[in-house]
Amino acid sequence: MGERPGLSKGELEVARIVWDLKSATVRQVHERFPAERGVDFATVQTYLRRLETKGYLKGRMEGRTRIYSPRVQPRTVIRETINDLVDRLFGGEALPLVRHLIEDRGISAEDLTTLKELIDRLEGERRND
Amino acid sequence: MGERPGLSKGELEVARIVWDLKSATVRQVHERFPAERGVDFATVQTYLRRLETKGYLKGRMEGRTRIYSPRVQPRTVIRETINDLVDRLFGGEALPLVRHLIEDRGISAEDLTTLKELIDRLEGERRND
DNA sequence: TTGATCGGCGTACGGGTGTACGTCATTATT
DNA sequence: AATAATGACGTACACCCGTACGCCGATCAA
Repeated sequence: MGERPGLSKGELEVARIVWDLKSATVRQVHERFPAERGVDFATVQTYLRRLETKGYLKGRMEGRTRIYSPRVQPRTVIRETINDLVDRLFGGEALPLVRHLIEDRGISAEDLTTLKELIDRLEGERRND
Repeated sequence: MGERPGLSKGELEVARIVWDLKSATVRQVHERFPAERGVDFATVQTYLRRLETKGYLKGRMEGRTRIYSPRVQPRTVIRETINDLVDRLFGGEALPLVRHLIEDRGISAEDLTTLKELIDRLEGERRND
């Protein structure tokens, strides 16, 4: 399907904000942007424009304001991004990455519990195949 | 500490090969490169040169062949890369990424078992803090 | 009404990135 | 000896990316 051009890190970040908001103007995205980074309004505008050009967002005019919304499912983009990362950084194996995340990142006790439940559920599902 | 310039995806991929081999020539890296991508020897050479310039690899001459080896620990680079990804794509939360990996990627039954052990061990360690 | 603000749109520009060619010297092959 | 392969190194070049300025028209505030 859609062989869109890939997204850069910055573009990805902007896209995520739009996904979160479901639909957003330049200003809204700009406001949600990590303030300490002090990025210009016009910069965000350029990001959004490019995301539309690349086919990841669609934009429509409402009055004299442009509203951007997702054209590609976040899940899809995330999957592609992670796949790429896993391929390049771990030769295609997901487990090392999971291991790294669990060991090296702050995963809270509750999260660990959640995780175990998740795994149990998955194992259950598989037994029923 | 070392505020090295960041690595691109391609550079990361090449670096990983060197980490795996511990130490490698251009040709060795080129051979390990996913063949279907058909990338040129000279391209790999450029990658390695840049990785050295950026401070991620060190190179020494052995005879008339250059040998590259890591100058920065893989673990460090991986951590930085993942942190960046998690920040931009999941607003800094690691769990959603783990969830995605477990649900959306092929994780085998054995892997799931391994994972559970890992979690149990971690929980054990934490109780003893 | 007139200045300030908002927002779209076109444009820019330096540095990064992917990809590679060409040159020159050193081996290896025939 | 003549030729092919190897490898370092310099150079190139188009496209991408981060970052933004400037102009213009619409709208808001005084």
